[in-house]
Amino acid sequence: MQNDNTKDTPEYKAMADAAIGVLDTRFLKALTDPTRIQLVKKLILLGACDVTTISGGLSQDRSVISRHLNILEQAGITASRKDGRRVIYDLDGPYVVQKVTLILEALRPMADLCKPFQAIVNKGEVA
Amino acid sequence: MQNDNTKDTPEYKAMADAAIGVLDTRFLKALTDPTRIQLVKKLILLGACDVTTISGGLSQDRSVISRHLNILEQAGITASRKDGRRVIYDLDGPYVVQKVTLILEALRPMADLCKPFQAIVNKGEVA
DNA sequence: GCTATCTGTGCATTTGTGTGCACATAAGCA
DNA sequence: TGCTTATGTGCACACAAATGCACAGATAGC
Repeated sequence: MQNDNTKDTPEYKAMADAAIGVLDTRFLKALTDPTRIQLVKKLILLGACDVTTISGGLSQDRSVISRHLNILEQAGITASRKDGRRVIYDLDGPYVVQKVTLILEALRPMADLCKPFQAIVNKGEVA
Repeated sequence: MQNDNTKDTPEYKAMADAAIGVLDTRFLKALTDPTRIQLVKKLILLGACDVTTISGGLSQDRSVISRHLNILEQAGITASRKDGRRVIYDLDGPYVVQKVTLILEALRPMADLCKPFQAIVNKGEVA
């Protein structure tokens, strides 16, 4: 055993639960594929756009791009609208920023409370 | 074509490049596995700890936990020290928070500039 | 020296993910 | 009614990732 249970407090338990709760696997996984990141970049530059246009210049097949856009949509990163026979995709910037903001807020206490290999010198004691 | 190239400005290009540059695949991938997330939670609650103790209660083999800890370390999320025959792992909270902060700062402009399916009503024009 | 403990790695297996092709569906157009 | 275009899906395949077992290297203690 390396620890002295000094971290067995409501403060750390709350931080742990918050971290677990905010680490949305579906959202994070959507951002781990290089092709999907390229799609995010393209949507920033192009704005709302149909699948064929988004696929332009990319090496992957159009069906592959369609699947990636679906994954991004299920993660909340993109939204889609039907326009005739086309389907227009667009970034949901506010949602993305909100999501990352929530992650940061949940993890922020770690900056002070989870310094690596640092003895706990609080609780009114002076090292 | 759905767009009118109104977004072909240095502002959007900079945001696109910033988004691509900050989306560290190795860092994000490390946080997409349920087992690794559990390890983060355990390290929050236990503090600096050796591999065997961290593996306690988890269904996976010790060797699997060892590999996951290595992945977390390569992503900068954990750090390790050798203590005799044990290897102590601990969270690098400041690095994690800094990383997420950089991501948020890079993506924050999207909240205003990438609202889904919203016509651009800036540039001094009034809708 | 020997033995026990801790850790990481090689190997094989299983599962998950990305990809491309062919095809079905839907919508516009002549 | 055909014909074309746009999109998504079923299927098979390739590759990466997670897992467990067995074992080797390192270290502590006898």
